[in-house]
Amino acid sequence: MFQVGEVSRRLGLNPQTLYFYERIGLMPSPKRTAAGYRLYEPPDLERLSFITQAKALGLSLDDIKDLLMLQDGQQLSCQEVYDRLLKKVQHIDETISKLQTLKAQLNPLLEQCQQSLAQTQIGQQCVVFQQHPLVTSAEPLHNPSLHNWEDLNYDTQG
Amino acid sequence: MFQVGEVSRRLGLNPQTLYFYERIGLMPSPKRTAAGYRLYEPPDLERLSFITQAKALGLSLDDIKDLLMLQDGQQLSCQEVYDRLLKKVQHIDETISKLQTLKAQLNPLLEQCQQSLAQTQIGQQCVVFQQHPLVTSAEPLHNPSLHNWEDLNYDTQG
DNA sequence: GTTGACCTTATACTTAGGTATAAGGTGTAG
DNA sequence: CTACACCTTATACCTAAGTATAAGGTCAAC
Repeated sequence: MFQVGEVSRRLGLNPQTLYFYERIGLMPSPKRTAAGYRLYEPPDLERLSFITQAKALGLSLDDIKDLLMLQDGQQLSCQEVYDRLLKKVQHIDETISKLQTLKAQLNPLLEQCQQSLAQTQIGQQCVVFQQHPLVTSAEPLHNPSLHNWEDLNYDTQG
Repeated sequence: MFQVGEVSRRLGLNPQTLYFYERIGLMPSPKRTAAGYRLYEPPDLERLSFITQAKALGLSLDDIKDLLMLQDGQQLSCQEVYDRLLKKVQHIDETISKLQTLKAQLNPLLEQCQQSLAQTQIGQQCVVFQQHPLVTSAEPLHNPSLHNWEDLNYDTQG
């Protein structure tokens, strides 16, 4: 029987994360002391351990919730885990592909900048963002030929 | 001189996006009609066109704001653009590398699942999430040997 | 009793880039 | 005048996964 602080230290989680998991239904409410303090039992800790492992494998909390619901009713299906991990791997492949496409588009612009730098003095007007003619037509000005960056949820600041 | 609706159609932006860009300081406030309607002039549209192009190249709005501040004072420096695009490409490389590492970790687990499925009936307890022994020690239970998924800001649902 | 560590609940906030909603005002054609 | 399209501002909301903050209550050592 462990209280929140002990559990959070053992699992490397923030106590608030434990409350959060309970709030979103990922964890059932554990027993309580007379004072209202949570008392986690070993199966609770096993469940939390499962959660942290699945997170490390890239499963979302929603995925994990699904799997845990399956487990609650019966033995955890290897097929279900396989399906979700396969989906993750496929999504990794897609993202890599998109990133490579985008990089392939950026590299010529980089080279263009480099050439421009080599030929002119520092401070020269950049050629990458071509100046459009004064807008006199109804033609949309956005450039759809560039890969749509917004397809990637991807932290540019790392 | 164009009003919000016209500008948004020409640039493929939502009118609310125009208000948003002004609110966050990315766009200076354009002129107004006597009724308070915005009137965008060609240099305004050029600025917005620059913004949409830079976004398509993967620059964040903060990056774009920086560049535009440079441009406001003088000619846009090719060096500044090059630096930012290079940083983007480097970040793409890092993310691809991390994704490949994660994939390399997931594949053996997938194979393990596959073997387990081949050898046993559907519904067999999954072996990927090994059952931990009952928690009797102060040893943290999280598994730091797996790649830290949270380093990647990466949409798992696509 | 006091103090400090720990526990509780509820809610706001973080990140980036919007976007929806609400409550108005304006312009023009019929 | 009416109706509808368009404009305005302000604020809430969205995404996922926490995390910070506030305002308490509890426990045990001194």
